[in-house]
Amino acid sequence: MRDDDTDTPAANLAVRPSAGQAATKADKADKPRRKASIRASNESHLLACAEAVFAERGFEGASTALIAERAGLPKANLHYYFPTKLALYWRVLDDLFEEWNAAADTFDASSDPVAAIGGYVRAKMELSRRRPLGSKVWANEIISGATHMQDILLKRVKPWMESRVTLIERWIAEGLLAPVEPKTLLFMIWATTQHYADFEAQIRALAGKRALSAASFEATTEEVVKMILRASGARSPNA
Amino acid sequence: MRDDDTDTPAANLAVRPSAGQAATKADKADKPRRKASIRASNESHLLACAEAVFAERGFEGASTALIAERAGLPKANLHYYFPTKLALYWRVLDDLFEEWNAAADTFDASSDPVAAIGGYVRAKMELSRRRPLGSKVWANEIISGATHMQDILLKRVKPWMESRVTLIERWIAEGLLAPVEPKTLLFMIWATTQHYADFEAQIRALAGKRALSAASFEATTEEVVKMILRASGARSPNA
DNA sequence: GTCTATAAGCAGATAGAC
DNA sequence: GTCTATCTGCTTATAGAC
Repeated sequence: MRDDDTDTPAANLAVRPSAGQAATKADKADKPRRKASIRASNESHLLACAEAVFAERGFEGASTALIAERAGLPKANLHYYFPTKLALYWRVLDDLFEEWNAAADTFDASSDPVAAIGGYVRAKMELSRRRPLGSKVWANEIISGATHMQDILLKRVKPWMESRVTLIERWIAEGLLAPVEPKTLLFMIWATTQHYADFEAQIRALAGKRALSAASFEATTEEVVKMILRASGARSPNA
Repeated sequence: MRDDDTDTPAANLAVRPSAGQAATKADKADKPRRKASIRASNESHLLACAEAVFAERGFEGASTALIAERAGLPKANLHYYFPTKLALYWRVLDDLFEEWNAAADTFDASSDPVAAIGGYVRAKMELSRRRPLGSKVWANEIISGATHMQDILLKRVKPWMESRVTLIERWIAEGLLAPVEPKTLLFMIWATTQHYADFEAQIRALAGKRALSAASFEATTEEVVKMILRASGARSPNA
């Protein structure tokens, strides 16, 4: 079995489900179905490990050797599944955008800004809690100039933002929101919620490990929701 | 004044005043004074270029070769002034903390939370505008696990934060602030203001270049101040 | 599909002439 | 103080046996 091989520096060894190591002479007789599932399993495992390494070291700082080592695979296998480091990185970014997009849907065109904004803030906080590494990869990419995300930003994020700007302006006109600059409000929501993922290490150092525990995180989420709603001056239409 | 410094993170290239190449045989006859100023000039120029490269590529992704090239110096000279890449990085982080610290002072123990919080938000926004590369280096360092900043965070930032938490709690007790979680408020201020430096590339892509122009930035600053003050429920004691 | 071995080049850092 | 040349080891990526 590969996990027992002497050639994998064992330090942060990844205990994978099982697939991949099963390579024996029997493989040639395997059905395509089986092969496809090996591919899917190895790919997603590599993607998860890549996300962690890109989060810790940025694109340039990450090495395919380290990613492969974390995945418990030889480096050559990584290049078998992803031809280049950049191709792997793009797949990670694509995955992240899909999650971002799912959270974005919660900011719906409801007539109640309290529900829409509150729901969106909760979804973004939950995403920060559930996938902090992904948030860090995104942050790293933007900090480095967003070279590989121009397409996503311009074709996917920008249209979404513009539709929400219109929505926010309507709420303001209806007196359901204070006269805020819509983009400033959106940036504040992004910045504040993503801070709990991206600046995890700082929060841990300053506020202690407890600050990021499940119960505490939930309380913080409600606190953030309250503060954002107050900042935006949102009120429910029937209140 | 800081604003007039020539060595502020001067984007890319590297047209230095002159020092460095001026090395001729006359050097040996130069006074110590002259040598010291060459050292100071080269050091600060290298620090500025290092800040830019660390911001763009993170610590691991940055190369001393690129930093030296930006500075217009051979790589060996960089190692003459800074023995290791890590030593150079530490100097950059130290410099950044000093700036952070200066801005932190504006959050004074005034009896008026509107003035104290508003002033602090403005100082942080101004820092994001004036030194975005520095903010990016800080962000990168934290995202990567804050390995090299534990000391600064624990010995300098944490005591500051705790004193402000006490202050905020006093304002709340005096009814000058809504009953907010003090740390959540501080994190929101940091996240929102630093977003304008760290996520510059995203803002540029989504809101256009104009969004970061001087006039627009000033308007955004006041918008952010208003929103933070509303989020915290601050009111002046004599109002 | 897996993995060893290796190519070709770039990294951090240093030696030593000037 | 400056700079060319170089050491050592790590980088991405590939070749080719199994």
